[in-house]
Order: sequence, then structure tokens, then C-alpha cells
Amino acid sequence: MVRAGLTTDRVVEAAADMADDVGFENVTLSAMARRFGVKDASLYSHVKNLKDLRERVALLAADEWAARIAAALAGRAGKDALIAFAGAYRTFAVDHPGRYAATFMQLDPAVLAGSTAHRRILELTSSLLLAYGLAEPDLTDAVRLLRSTFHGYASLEAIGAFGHPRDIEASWERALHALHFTLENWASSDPSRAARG
Amino acid sequence: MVRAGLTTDRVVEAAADMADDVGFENVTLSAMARRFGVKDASLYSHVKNLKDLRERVALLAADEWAARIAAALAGRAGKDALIAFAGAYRTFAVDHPGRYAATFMQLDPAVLAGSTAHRRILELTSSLLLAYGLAEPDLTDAVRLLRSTFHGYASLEAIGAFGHPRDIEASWERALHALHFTLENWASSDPSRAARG
DNA sequence: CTACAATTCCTAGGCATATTAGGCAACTCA
DNA sequence: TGAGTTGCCTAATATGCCTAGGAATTGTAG
Repeated sequence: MVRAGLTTDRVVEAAADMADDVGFENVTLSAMARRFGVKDASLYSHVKNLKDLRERVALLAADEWAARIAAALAGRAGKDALIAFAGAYRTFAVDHPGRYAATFMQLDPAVLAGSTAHRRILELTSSLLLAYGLAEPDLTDAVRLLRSTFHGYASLEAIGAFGHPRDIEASWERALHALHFTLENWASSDPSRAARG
Repeated sequence: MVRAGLTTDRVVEAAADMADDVGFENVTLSAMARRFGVKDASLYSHVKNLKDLRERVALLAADEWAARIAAALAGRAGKDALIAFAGAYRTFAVDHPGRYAATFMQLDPAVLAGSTAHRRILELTSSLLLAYGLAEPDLTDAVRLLRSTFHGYASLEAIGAFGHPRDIEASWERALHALHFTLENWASSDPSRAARG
């Protein structure tokens, strides 16, 4: 009996690759077993169950994603940083749809709390916005707006919700200009302050 | 043998309700069968298969959703309309998470092309933006920005991605003000035009 | 090097779900 | 009331998740 040489890491990475291929929700333990030439049951020595595997993929994906974003942001500030951040964000989602989807699976609060990567992405977003001169609670509001926009765009693009494929890139850039403008004029868009000013 | 009185419509509506309860991806034919007190196989007289059922739920949800948005928009214009639109959008997502998720399942292009509701939502968005004086290609760009932001916010909220539950409402309103501001100043956020003007 | 321990993988089996084929019973309507 | 349609059934197959318990392989300590 020749062993397949399975490892938790190896299984998780293969699962992430398969997610990119066939969609995160279609990753299956039996398929993973086939890929490694072992029986289903053998995988349970390496992951607890399907949910555990998914969580691990989510954490792996978040790690890789955060690294990409951090790299893109290095040494940039202001609009440059915003464009770089957005580019890294969307490129990851396009290149790795399965990993991207994994990143947004509903995680146990405990697992999520232990994830450096998820926290890091939040921090990177915050630091990006600090450059726009935002402070709490505007900061949280703006972080949410950015995440929503990016996530919404990436998700809609992924499911093919946008009609003309040619325009997608242009619309994205236009959205980024709009976001930059919004962030630069954050205070003026707040009626409670603009009324006074 | 007393008949259960199944109908395609009845099955689809029950599936939509179940989606709201347990999540769209957890809707199962066997569970539906149990709910109606029939055997699994009996459902195949009313829907082709699971995929078919899901598509039908998606179309039903889109219908209901479009109706809500249309009702909210009636007689409003400008920022009022934006707020109403956004409110109806998000309320639907919060009240009917399963139906909402269904609306964003990946549909066969043919099915999607035949869906009045999906088209109607697009039209409603467009008409909303026409009031801001936008024309193509700005219109398409802005429609995509709006959809992305709304969808992103609703999705992230649904999976509990936002930390403090108390602030979610406030952040949402702040996002809407920001969007309104962006739309009102759409041209100025475009570098290719702002440079000239 | 060898014996014990831990680890990897297997067989066997149970349960849930999706789906097809073919049949009988219950409705419908001429 | 009788023919045809439809609604629901039984039976059977396939796939997937998961557990229990056993055998082979590898690691380790004497």
C-alpha cells in the first residue's frame, strides 16, 4: 500500500484550487479524495469534516488575499493607494473566484476572531482611509462603504450580472474615481454637517 | 389516498419561504417533500429538478422585489427617490434573506433574458439616475456603482461581516448621503472632464 | 535493530439527498 | 360512466458526508 502523502495543508490547498475551478460551494470531499487517489474516509485524518475544510480554505484565501493587497499598497498613498488597493482586490476576485468566495463565507465568530488575515485587511482599509483625513465614526462608515462597493462589484461581476463585458473595466475605473471624490469630500456629503458649514 | 394538492406555484413559494428560514442554498427537495407530506419523487411532477426549483424561486423573488421597489419609488424623485429605493432594496434583503440570495444566483442567460423582473429593476435604477441628469455611458457606470454598493452592503450585512450591529443603520444612511453627493457631482469626479472644466 | 506507538489509509456501513422508471389511484370532462 | 390525464406512489440507482474499527506504514526509543 503506497501512501498518498496527504497533509492538512496539501488538502486545503487542493481544495482552494478546486474552488477556483468549479466554485467554492461545489468543493466536495469525495472529489478531493479522487484527486488524491484515496478513499473519502482517509481525508478525515487531515480535516475534521467538510465545514472544517471550508473554514481552512477561507483562512488560506484570506491570507493570500491580504498579502496581495499589502504588497500593492506598499509605498503608495492617497488616490494612488486607493487605485492599487482596488486593483489588488478585484484582481484577486477575478483570478481566484473560489478563494474569493471562501473569504466571504459565514465564519464562526471564534474562527474569525482568530484570523490575522481578516483583521489585516480591515486595518489596511483603515490606514488607506486615514490618508483621507477621516476619523471615527466616519472611518467605520467609509470602510463599510468601500468594502460594500468592492465586494458588490466583484460579486456581481463574478456571477455575470453585468451585461456588456467590454465596459466592465471602464465602469470599474469610473467607480474608483467616484469613490475617491466621495472620500475627498466626505464631510460635504453629510447633511448634518453641510447644513451648518 | 388523499392528494396533497401540490402545484408548481405552491412548491415554489414554499421553497422561497424555506429559503428565508434556512438559507437559499439549504433548500432541499426532500425537505420540501416532508413539508407537504409527500414523497420526494412526487415533486418531479411539478418542477424538473432542484436547479429548476431554484430558478423559479429566483424569478419569484425578483418579481416580489421589483414590486416593492416600484411601490417605494412611486411619486418620488431625486434624493427622496434614492432613499426610498435604497430602503426598499435593503429591507427586502433583511426581511427575505433567502429570496434575496436567490435573486443573485447565477442564472442561465436565457432564463435571465426572459425575466421581466430583473429587467424592471434595472429600468427603475436607470430612471432614478436620469433624474440626476446622467446620460450614457455615465448612466451605465452609475447603475453599476449603485447596484454594487447596495448589493455589497446587503450581502455583507447578511453574513454578519460588520462588527458593531448598532452602527449598521447609521453607516447605511451615511453611505446613501455619500452616494447622493457622488451622483449630484458625477461629472466633477471624472478626471478626464474635471481637468478640462 | 527491534519493538512499541503514532499515523495513514482502508473496508464496511449508515444516513441524506437527487433523480429516473414505471404503476395505480384519483380527478375531469365529454 | 368510462377514457384519459394528472398526482402521487414504490422501487431502485447514484453521489456525497461521516463514523467505527482494522491493517499497514512510519517514527521513535531502547
